[in-house]
Amino acid sequence: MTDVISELHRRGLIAQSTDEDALRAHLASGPVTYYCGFDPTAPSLHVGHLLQFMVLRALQRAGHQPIVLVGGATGLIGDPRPTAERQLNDRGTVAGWVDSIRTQVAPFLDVPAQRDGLRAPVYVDNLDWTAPLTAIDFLREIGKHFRVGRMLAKEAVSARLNSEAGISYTEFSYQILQANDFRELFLRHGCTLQSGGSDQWGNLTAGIDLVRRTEGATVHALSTPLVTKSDGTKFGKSEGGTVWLDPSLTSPYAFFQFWLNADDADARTWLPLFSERPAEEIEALVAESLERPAARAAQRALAEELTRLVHGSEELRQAEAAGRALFGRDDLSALGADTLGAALREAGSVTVDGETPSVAQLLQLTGLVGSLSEARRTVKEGGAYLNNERVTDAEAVPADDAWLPGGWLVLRRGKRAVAGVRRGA
RNA sequence: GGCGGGUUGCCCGAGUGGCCAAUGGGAGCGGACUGUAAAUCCGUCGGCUUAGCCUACGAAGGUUCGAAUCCUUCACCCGCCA
Repeated sequence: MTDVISELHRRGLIAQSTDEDALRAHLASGPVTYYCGFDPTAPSLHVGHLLQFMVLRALQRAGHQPIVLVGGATGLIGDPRPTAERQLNDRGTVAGWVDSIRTQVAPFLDVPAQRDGLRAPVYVDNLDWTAPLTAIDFLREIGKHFRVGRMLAKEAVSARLNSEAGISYTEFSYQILQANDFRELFLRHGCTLQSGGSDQWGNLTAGIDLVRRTEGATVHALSTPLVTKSDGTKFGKSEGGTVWLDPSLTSPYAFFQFWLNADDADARTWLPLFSERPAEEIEALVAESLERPAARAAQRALAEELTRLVHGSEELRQAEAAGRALFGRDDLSALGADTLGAALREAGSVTVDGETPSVAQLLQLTGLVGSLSEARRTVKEGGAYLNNERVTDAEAVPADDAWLPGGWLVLRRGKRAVAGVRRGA
């Protein structure tokens, strides 16, 4: 059996780590308690966060003890972004996000714990130890260990100091809070390893330094690489914006489609990062993708594996079926009310009561377009379809016989954007 | 503190009184080609009750029949000199 570090390397999940030999030895010496933090900056985590769970899961599988930290405190302060100061969110909002993120994490670590007898994750919120901290204690007990020179040298800070935006004292202090988290977890749970994105490296090392200074102990850190796309755009966005893990923000269908639509080159590089299949299977899939790209074996593998992981087998089945139904280009009425209804609910749908609106209005209602003008434009460009037939008149109202079994209309914009319209009571 | 330059649509960037919802490029969107890819080509790209109207060129006033374009004040940014 190979050690976790080798596995993580093989999958390309390690961008940087502290003394690797020491870390290997540490992990080999027995169960290690490790953590990764997630700040509540939005109501849900998104696909970008998945990479962190890949690391957490690999370590858990290797018998180590995970801690998931939700940043109820750090989320109130804001990790400095390279471009500009963050807008502070109010406390109630952040507290709500903490709760939703906390529940969202369950499939990643709790399920393997129950199913495979692995160590169950411990959940913590840094607000628990940060809120009671008084300004005096903070400055005397913690602040004293931080040299401003070193804090200024961190990339996150220096980038901002050199920019127009500058940096507030609030965000400047962020690294101290995160460093203190590591120290608290070391003291409370014996936590000796923190993982995070490569943009977190400065914060990770701040924690290591603080633990060494205050406790005289050596702790470790691992960072994951930034996931990139071959076209240079940001990973984790699709037509509809951010790809969230919360099914109410990004449907399992849209989530599945996000992976399925990945660029060939991207799919091949993402495969080892996001797939937990054995190395040989990954290699085979990559080879398959190179040989017959049209089959999209790599994309399919990612879509299936991750949709199952995030949303479960049943949702995966439905997302797949929906895709097949909606992209089949077959006669839609042959599908049957159940299949059609399930597919459209996955894709997104609206219900209309009374008078049937025009095609243009329906396009807007379903969110397929942003405005009526855009709807008319889309029709003019030949990009609007009703039940797989191109629409030529934006103001036309779907005829009574257009309604498919179950009271559905299938509206499509372009090749990929589909939505259902359901006839109301 | 003094002098000069700038602020235009999602981004970059033209435009110095009417032909400007505003040239061009990028992003986005649609079409063709394909594989629900990429590249390429074509089209489109503020909103609406769409042959018309409304809102828009840092903000607020003003001149004019008419202003992104002229004037005044304010805000911010960038140079040069102190």
